[in-house]
Amino acid sequence: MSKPIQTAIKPTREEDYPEWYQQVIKASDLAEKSVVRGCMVIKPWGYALWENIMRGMDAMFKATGVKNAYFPLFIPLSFLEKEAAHVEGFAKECAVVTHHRLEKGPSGGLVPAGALAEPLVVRPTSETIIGESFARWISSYRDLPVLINQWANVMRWEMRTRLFLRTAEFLWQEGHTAHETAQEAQEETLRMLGVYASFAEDFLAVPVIQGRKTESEKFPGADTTYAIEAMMQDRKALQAGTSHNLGQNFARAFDVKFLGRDNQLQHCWTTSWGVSTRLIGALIMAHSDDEGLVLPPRVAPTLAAIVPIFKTDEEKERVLAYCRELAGALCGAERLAAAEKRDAGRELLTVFTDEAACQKVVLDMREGRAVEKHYHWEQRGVPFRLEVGPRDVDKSAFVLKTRFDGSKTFHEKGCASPGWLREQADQVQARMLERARTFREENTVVVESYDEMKAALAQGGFVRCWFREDPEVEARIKEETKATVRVIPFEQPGGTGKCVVTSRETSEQAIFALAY
RNA sequence: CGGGGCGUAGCGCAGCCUGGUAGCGCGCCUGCUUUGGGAGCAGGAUGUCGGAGGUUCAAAUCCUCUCGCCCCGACCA
Repeated sequence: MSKPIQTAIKPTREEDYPEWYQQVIKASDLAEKSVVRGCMVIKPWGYALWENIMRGMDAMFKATGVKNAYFPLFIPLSFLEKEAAHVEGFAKECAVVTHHRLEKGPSGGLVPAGALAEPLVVRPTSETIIGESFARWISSYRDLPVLINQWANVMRWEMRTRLFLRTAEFLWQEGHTAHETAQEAQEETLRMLGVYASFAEDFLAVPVIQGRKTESEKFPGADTTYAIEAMMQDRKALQAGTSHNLGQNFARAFDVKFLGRDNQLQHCWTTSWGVSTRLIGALIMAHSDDEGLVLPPRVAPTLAAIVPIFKTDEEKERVLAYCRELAGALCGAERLAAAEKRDAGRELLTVFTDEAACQKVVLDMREGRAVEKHYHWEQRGVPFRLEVGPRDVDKSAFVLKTRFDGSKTFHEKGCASPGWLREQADQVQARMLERARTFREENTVVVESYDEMKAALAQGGFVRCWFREDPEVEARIKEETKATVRVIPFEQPGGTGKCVVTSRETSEQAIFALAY
């Protein structure tokens, strides 16, 4: 009598991880591939998630004194040429605008006309155009620091793309700051890396390792790049955010100078830091399962879905009335009243639990079988489902299904309250982080030799070892194992050891892994 | 940018070799039965066969050109 095991997502993670990833995105309705090569359409559910990420992170930026601004999409070609390493890094993936008009061509179609005197590059990142502004804004140490962030789209003409992880156009934020001293710039670089780490862990429930990138992995034009690195369920690494100490490189290229306290004209010290919609990819791959998306409560656009179950009209009336009461208990009577007014006649009743965080409880009154609705919300990763049938109404109870662990618990209706819901959410949030952290720890090994390292990398996961930084050695390791140094963690055991590849003395351990 | 593949209904595909009424599955629509974990029956709608040219009485099918996409390699938040 046992039913064949059927998962919502086919193939499963086990069977074909990359394909599973695509299918989760499709099933959860987050995004789809656009007709435009390499670009994606972020659908309302996916965008709501991004909005929650923006909201949470933006507040954290502002708490450190950063202000938002906006710079042009187009960058004069000559700007990009000013910093040698920067050009080198981005030249191969730039979209270039050369014309400003369309005319009817000989065959009836439209052809570009009106060639620009200087081509414009669609920003792959904005250090250059912001550098130009900073040069005009800053003249004295009294103008410093300048702490700017912009939420924007950028374009990098990628060869191979994957939704959220690597698309030609993507959404991100880029922070750009200018400082009086090297030390302040360094502090800022690390402060923002810390913000990213907190956000990843507190909001996304994705544990990350903070550390420094090697020379060969750093941002084109930076002195030093720092990153937060996360482990996905296939045990590959994903760089989830970066923060760069740009030294005086861009200040020199764009002549960003200030008159110092010593009355000497000198170049600023600048930083830049960013996270992108890739965070959504991290979220998906860190938590989701073979039934679909799993969202951490803190960023889930809908916190809970109430699914009524009934057969007869009489039952329907009783159950729906009961569900409304439940929604009112969870969200508050005023909010329920506001929702009833706004959504009158609609099949979904959306009640806010927290307008500021844009979180909602949904009562799903659509026609159709209850099971279909369960799957609907399950695939979309909604953290909680409250299932209510006639039997629950009779007992004045409800069934709570928790998305992340699939658990099913019974509750008295009387316990439903805003505080109770928040409590449930906080618990799940904490347990999701804990589960992800445990997974990462279980898949991290410390190795003592290159042979051990190769064996460990073949198994997957993070490999930690003494490593003396050397681009040639890194290239060789990549050649032989496909793995790269993900990060040189801030957390070090102390003391020294012998590099696993070269046996040279070193004070640093590195983390190697296959990466996205 | 090198090597391979694919364009036929919203999605996934068959048909092409050997030219002759445009097909299947899923989804969608309508109705009834269902409804506490992936429903059943009945009926229905949907196509410039990627585009252009050619061969032919006749082209999804053969020929030429073209466009787009996907996969595999070097680079990447």
